[in-house]
Amino acid sequence: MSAGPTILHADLDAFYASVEQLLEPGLRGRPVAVGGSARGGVVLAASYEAKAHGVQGGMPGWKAAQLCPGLIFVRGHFSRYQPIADDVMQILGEVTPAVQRISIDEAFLDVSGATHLFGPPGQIGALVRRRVRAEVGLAISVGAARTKHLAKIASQVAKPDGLIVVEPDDEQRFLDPLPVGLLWGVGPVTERRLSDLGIRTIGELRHTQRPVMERLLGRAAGAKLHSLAHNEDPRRVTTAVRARSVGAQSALGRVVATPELVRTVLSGLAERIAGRLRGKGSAGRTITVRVRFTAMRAVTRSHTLAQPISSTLTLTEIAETLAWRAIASGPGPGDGPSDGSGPPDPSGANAAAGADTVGRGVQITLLGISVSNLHAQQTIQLELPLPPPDPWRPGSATGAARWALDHSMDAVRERFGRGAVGYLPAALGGSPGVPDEFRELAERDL
DNA sequence: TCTGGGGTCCTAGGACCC
DNA sequence: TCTGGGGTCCTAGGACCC
Repeated sequence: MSAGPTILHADLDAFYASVEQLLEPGLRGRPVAVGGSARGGVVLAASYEAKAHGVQGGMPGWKAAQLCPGLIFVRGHFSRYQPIADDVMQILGEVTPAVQRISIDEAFLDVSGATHLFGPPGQIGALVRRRVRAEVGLAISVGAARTKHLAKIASQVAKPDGLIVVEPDDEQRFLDPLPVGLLWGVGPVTERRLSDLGIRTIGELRHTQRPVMERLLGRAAGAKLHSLAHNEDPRRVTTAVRARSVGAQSALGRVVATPELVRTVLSGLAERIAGRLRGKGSAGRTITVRVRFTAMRAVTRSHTLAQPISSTLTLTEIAETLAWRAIASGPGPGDGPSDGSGPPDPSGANAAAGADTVGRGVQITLLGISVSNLHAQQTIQLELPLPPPDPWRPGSATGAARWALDHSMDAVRERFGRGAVGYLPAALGGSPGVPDEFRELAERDL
């Protein structure tokens, strides 16, 4: 006899939009979009009333307004989301300590040790849903099954505001008619590739040979999908692991990459990232810069240092050089720069290399920086990579001076909040980005 | 009227080492 | 004379998830 359905997946329904409806009763029962507007921006979350019209998170605001006449755009109470979600997680933690939170609004629970207190998994799921509704005021859907993968699918099928328990004997019957897109790891691209082979349901996928799937999707993805379709999922509920990278990005609309713009945007991003690294006592060796051109064409350039860094100015300088390398390479095959000229400075170590790209007026739509290869960094000694092993020799300030500057700014921010001080000469005017509170929410370690 | 921001993981080629 | 095999790291790109 196999184990019972002791894994629960609990997932708050349309979380951001539901919080807005909770805070503002006039919004209840009405189509709500958090973020964006009918004129621009993107929708970050949609209420079920809006989803019924096809509105989805990530959708441009104008398109959402078009799909759903009468859609109400709200700016969002971002500072309220984290504490409310934490209250829900608190309730889950009172059912079992084996809670693995995987995002702000969802978690896995292993309830195998809780059944003697609260009854079988189905009853525990119902209890959780009752308590969250009564104590927080939100709908949470729950799936219960033998594996995480199955429990997650069950909660998605249960939405909105539902509970589904998949008994071990029913697993295949439950899975087979469902669309492949419900499988973890099957996004739009894979879904289309499978659909081209006539594979639309999990049952159809189950009858596809593993080599076929590996040829179609690559070795790892194909093997993984094959095992998921065959309902094999060895993952256990575990505690979260440490972050592997820290990054930030900023969508810019459509702008010409001038030295001033690039420097301003990158120093703002570097400041946020480096501050977060220092706050975690961390530093990274690999710096990756992403530049997006029009038509969503994106290019990345990266560099790995011998020593990890967390200094704002050092990160800014490296990012600037990498960004100009990416810009000089252009948007790639198809519509790149026609003159075929590379970076003017072959060493690539001079940030001014991009200056003559300006004349060509390269248009970009996004700049991003990510720091990976993270290492713990507790002491000032480790913080001083002198002499610099790379071409990225600090200019005027020494490593020690940078360390002191960073840490005094961290201290001021600690007391007076972000925005109190910064390296930025001026804020970017008219940036179409998302509110700072949303960034801070996304940055949170769960 | 084109598409936010935070991440993870995989692939493939090349460099380099033993 | 003309080329083995395995491992690790780096870089660039891409799919995917919330």
